Amino acid sequence: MSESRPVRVRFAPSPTGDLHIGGVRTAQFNWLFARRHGGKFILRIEDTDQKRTQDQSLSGILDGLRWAGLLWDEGPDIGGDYGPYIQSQRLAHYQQWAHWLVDHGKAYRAYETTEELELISAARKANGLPPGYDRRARQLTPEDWARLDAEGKPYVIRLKVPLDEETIFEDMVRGTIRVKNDTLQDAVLLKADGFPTYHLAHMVDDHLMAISHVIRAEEWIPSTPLHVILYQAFGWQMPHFCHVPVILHPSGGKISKRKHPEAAISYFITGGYLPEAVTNFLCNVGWNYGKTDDKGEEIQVFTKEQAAEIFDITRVTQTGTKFDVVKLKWLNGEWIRTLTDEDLARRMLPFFEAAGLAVTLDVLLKVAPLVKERMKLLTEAVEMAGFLFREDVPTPAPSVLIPKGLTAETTRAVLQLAHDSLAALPDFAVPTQEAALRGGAEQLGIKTGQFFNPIRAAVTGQTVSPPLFEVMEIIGREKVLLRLARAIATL
RNA sequence: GCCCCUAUCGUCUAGCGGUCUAGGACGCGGCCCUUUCAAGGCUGAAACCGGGGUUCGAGUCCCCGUAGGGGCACCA
Repeated sequence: MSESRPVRVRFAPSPTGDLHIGGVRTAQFNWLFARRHGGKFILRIEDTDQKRTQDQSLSGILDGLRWAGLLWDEGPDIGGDYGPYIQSQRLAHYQQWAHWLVDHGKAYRAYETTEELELISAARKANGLPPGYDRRARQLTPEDWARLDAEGKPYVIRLKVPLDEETIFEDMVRGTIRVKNDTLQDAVLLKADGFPTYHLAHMVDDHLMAISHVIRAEEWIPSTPLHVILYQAFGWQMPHFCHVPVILHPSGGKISKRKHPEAAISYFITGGYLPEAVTNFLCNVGWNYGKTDDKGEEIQVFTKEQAAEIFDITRVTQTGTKFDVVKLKWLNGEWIRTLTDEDLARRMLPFFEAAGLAVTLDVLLKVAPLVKERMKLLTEAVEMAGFLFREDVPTPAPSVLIPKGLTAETTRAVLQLAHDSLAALPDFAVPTQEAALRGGAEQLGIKTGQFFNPIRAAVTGQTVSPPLFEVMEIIGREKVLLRLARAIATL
């Protein structure tokens, strides 16, 4: 960085619902930037919309960020030198500075009601003008204000945009952006209820909290000139701006909580995703790790700590990126395979419990190596190995039991051979089973697959399962023999 | 309607004027391995939006189209 200010960045969500996946990525870019430059990552809550603020939302946002491992250095729960970190507790600041702007001719009072504004906006649209406000209250004199105040009319404070100028700012992701001021709105800074709007509140706080870089989503680009004008009006040092691309739904358009369940972080938490995979994936969407392995292929699996070592905000992509859940699932599978059996067992546990299965960590420890290489989501472990925890499984119909190319008689012979061999074993360990059954196919003159498939179906009740010997060892000899005998009886 | 941003395989991306007959990943096809399903290994198909410039030379720079996205609230 070309300046000496210490790096301080913030993620500033509104507590109006679930933590959005796009928000997680914005938070992550902030986190990566702070880590890369030895700075501070600050969490600030922007709850200046009293109508939309939801009570439980705050804790959900905090939990979501913690789940993702994006821990903050200062924030509402842990405090810091620049608190409070909740905007509704900082109202005096906004009011003070809003009136400062009015006193210095940079902003003005406006008394229109919501209904009047709708009329004005509609009229402008009818005339081919952008919707919005026509700045008419600029004409009001202090005498008018006094009169209207005496009538008890509430007012808002609006920014007086210098109309005949052009506003230019540098974006670290996109370069120079310039806008003619007469296309800008005289945005409301302080609402009639005394609460600030985003435009005023965020930048007063950014200034007071010594934020050095504003890393936020690109939907803020159009209103950034407003913020620049505000910085100039106050005479405050401007932060650097970094606008990162939005995440799009594969069908196009912003991914929205209303229409897409995968917009909320909770979708991934309950869906069997690993936080490591989600943060890893979010790094790959809109940014590129860029390191290659010894085969010359780009490394796809890496931690956010590794990413932080080389993170460069100027190399963030400028294009909106579609959210490819299929690739995320693949990455999740990659991450699952890196886990130890203990770790995997621990992470699978809640999913088995949620399915109503009586499992213990002990048994899951045996299950972990069986499912580790065959699943992409933790939830799949239940589908794949849930039968291990059920007292009994249904005996498949003969059509399922009998493999392609085999008759019922031969299939019965397979099951009988398996039954008798297993019954005679000194113990039921995997190597013992294998020694007894391995030659079965040859003995009967059939293919290996034809030999094992009926056994699998009879024992697990499924045509697809983890490796058979391991599964049978976990189930136990008694149940295995019972299920084999029952299958034989149906043929 | 007006303003802003963007534009490489289906998707995520590398490419920062010549080394591009455009590289990697997911997904897809084939082969191998294999008791099912996976995982793994090898391999194949697959892209520079269009048109003008600039230049000895353009995926890379500029302009115009087009397309996509975002914004235009007393929401953030």
